Amino acid sequence: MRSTSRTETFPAHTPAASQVFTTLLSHGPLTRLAAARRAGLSPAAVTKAVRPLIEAGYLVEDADDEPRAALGRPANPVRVDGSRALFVGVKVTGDEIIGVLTDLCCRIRLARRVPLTDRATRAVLASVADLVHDLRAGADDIGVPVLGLGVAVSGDVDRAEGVVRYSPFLEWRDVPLAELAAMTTGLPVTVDNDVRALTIAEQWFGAGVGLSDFAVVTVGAGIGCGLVVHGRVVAGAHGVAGEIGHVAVDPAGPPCHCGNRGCVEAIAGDAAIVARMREVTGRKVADSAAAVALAHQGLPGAREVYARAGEAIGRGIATVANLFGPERVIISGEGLAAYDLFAEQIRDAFAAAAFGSAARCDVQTRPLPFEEWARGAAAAAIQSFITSTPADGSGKG
Amino acid sequence: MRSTSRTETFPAHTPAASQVFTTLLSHGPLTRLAAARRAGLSPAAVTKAVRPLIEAGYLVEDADDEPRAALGRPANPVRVDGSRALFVGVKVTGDEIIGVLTDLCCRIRLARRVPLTDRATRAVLASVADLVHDLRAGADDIGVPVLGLGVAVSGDVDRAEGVVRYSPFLEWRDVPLAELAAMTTGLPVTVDNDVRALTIAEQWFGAGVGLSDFAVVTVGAGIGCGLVVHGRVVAGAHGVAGEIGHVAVDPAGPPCHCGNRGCVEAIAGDAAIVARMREVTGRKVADSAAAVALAHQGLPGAREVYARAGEAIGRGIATVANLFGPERVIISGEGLAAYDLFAEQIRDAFAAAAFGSAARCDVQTRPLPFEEWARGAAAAAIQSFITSTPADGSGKG
DNA sequence: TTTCTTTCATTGACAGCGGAAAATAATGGC
DNA sequence: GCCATTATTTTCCGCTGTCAATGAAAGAAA
Repeated sequence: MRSTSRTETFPAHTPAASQVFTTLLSHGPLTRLAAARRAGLSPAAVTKAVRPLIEAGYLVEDADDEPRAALGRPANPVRVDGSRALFVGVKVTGDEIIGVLTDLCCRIRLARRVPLTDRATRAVLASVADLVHDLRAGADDIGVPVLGLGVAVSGDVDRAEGVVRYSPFLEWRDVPLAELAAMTTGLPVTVDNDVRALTIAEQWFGAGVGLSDFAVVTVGAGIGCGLVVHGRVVAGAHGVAGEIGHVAVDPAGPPCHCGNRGCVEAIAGDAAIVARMREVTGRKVADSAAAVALAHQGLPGAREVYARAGEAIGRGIATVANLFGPERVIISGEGLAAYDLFAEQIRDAFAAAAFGSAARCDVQTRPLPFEEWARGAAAAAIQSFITSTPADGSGKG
Repeated sequence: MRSTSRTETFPAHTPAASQVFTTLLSHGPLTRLAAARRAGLSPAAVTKAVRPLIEAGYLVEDADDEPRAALGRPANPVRVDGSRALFVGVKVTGDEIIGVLTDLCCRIRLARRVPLTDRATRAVLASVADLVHDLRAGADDIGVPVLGLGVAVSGDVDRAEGVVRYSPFLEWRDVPLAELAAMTTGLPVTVDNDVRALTIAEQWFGAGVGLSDFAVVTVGAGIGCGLVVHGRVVAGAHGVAGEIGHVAVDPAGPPCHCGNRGCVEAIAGDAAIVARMREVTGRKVADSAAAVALAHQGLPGAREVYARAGEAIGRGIATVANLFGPERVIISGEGLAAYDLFAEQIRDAFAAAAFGSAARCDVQTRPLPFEEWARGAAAAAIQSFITSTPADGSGKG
């Protein structure tokens, strides 16, 4: 079922070419001169790197829009042609699959969600294949190829091998997801941890652009953290890193499913908040939306639940800042729906617990839609594509 | 006072040469072939890289010791000639200056300590200059040049600029220490944070050899942490990282001078242990040695003080492991004198608080002598030396 | 209109790095 | 002495990115 002819590979084989391309991806249209300065190369190198990429259609010279103010030969900005290629990103959660179709600039063209009823590998693969098929069909961009599929899964994922080592939510162990999904979809597949994928998207297209050290903290069902150090996403020696959710901020706190007490997640995770809200208010609380509603109603004690969650998150972030000294921390995730309820506590707890210069770290919030997770998966796929070597991508064999 | 003629520079101008040299530094004598494999280069590249380094005397071919067992042309191992150059490393604490003279392999040749009575910049500089002079005079290696001085200071240090931004123990702010010390000693000076310097030494010569992700945790007056991620020491966006000492492990714990409660340092730092020991036993406790003695005597409650400290350290290490996923954590520092008193608690608390794969992290202890800190400073100086470019080291000008 | 100035982009020569493969070296076994 | 075997060196060679010079496209000045 190899409908997509042979696999297309990216014609950037030198470090300079890759660097120029990623610079243009992140920093929008740029003249060759400006790109050279940003990438630390000579203008000549940029000219040479850009040519084959323009010929292959990945870059285009911008039509000269604005009347230039400056003297001299008008600049000729170059940008990535988003419409040159499409990618599919899929995020698999325990009860839902979210998929997006993005262009090469990782702009979302289409988004779809389907519920997940069966977590067996086979069933998930079938759902993913359907979703991918839908998204590809839904794109009316005739002639624009879909060049890759990214799949984001929470848990312990070995991206290089394309294997999900362990995913608690899906109850998977050692599933060679990349290989399986490649067979069912016919696309090159990249599998990565969900938070890491989101971090890649932030690094290239979001609030992490241009930073070599930053962290992404996600607040929702779990509390996750993606780290970028020395300009690279941290994967950890054993494939796991950023487990901020199980940083203990209060040894006297509630027990966590990990066996400890007072983990950030056991205080500020969705389930913890809902449970605590039930306890405090004595009412039925169906889900976190209900919990937010109760707090907004001003029910006695309800706001305190969020205050406590905010404090836990703020302490967790301070811990990250103390250890890494990131330039910025980006807070995101579905849990941000309640942001107004704990923003103050996050900031206060962070300021109190951040030591010395760590407090100079810029803490931002980005209320990213849930599709952003899937977009992260697409970003991982884009990354795989543009770093693919002709050797490893060869369809012949 | 430029007695040391013109500054010597290191003749490794290509990435391959640097890589070969550091490989040989860390991995002892190696045949060219073995070095090539380890450094990921071709044998030809190693031959080419090695030649100028042998000519300049930094590398030597080992005399063939052991009778080779194998067939074929005998291997010709190459190693760094430690006696080619000397370096001085100095660690400045609040009340003492520790200095060592090391060779190019960072082996300690001489060590000296002098008390520090006056923390004013001028006085410290004078003491450092005296100490350096002593060490240079004490070396009977006539003709072996001293090629650099490393100074390690706790606190916020900008190594690139050679400036101590803020050192609480010395009460310094924005002291251009590298420049000042270079003037008084006539040597090229590298200034770095003390824990980072120690981490460099471990990375090249200690338990971090060959690892791309590990952490060094020091236990003593303060609790510090040096991190290596992606093979590089983490400095943090604002020059501060690894502040494990102020990770809060117990919000109900004792107040810390940083303004929080239950910081690792407020429970397991020397001062905290001594204070708590006084409180618990009701006796006079002069210093941490006395506290250790009391615990060894089995005084009621004394061991619990250490147990609590061990638990705090173990939790702190687990936090580091959860966030980074290092391959190994190396515990060191003067506080290890009491290691038998809290080893068990460290391991237990780590195992309990490390989440998932983070628990696979190897936790080692290295009872490093106090001179090891100064040796770290020397390692930083060696690093500066071998990465020095002819452009920046030019004496002409 | 022509020429100059300014700035961006391109070109071609070039130095140098590191790799591949062949040649050379050094040893033990026969 | 010759061969097999392994280590090292040599000899190209491709390739990358820089340098310095040149070209191109405007507005400004004459």
